[in-house]
Amino acid sequence: MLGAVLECGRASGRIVETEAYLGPHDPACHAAAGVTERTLPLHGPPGTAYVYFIYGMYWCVNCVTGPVGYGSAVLIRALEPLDGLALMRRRRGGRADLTNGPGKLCLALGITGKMNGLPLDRPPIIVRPDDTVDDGDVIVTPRIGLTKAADWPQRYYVRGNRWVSK
DNA sequence: ACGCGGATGGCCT
DNA sequence: GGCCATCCGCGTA
Repeated sequence: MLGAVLECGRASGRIVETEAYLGPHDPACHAAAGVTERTLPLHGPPGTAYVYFIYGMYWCVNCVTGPVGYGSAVLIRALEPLDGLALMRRRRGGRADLTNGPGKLCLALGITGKMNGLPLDRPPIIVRPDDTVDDGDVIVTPRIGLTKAADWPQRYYVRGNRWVSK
């Protein structure tokens, strides 16, 4: 998933940091608690979006990676912002750090629990507009999905706290 | 750059 | 009742 582009509506970013949650045997994985109403999307087919609410104020988005009923997923931890910079900046309250954290990137892309269960393995996915769309935003068909481009740089380097392609 | 505490609410035992 | 796959502001270096 590293290098894939996560897009939601007009905002998108390249995935540069992930975290794996292996399954029911992994105590840090939500699947360890068994199948509950909250973790239902986690046990869906691979490619399912599992979005959960944390610390009373933030959303985090995962991509299910295991077979149906298993409960294994990858948390999206950080993106390199690509499209919709102004929109993301507005959603981030004018701050410059847009997507360098799992909660921040969901804020910037407008991802909430309503996206639960949506396919993440093929774009675009059409959903109904919801309250995460800001006033004045020209968004007709909010969508969420992973895309793959042919012209991505093959290698990335960490220079300071930035990702660069050369 | 790093560490601390507060905000905040749902989930599971 | 206690735990969290977090973020932010403010403090100290």
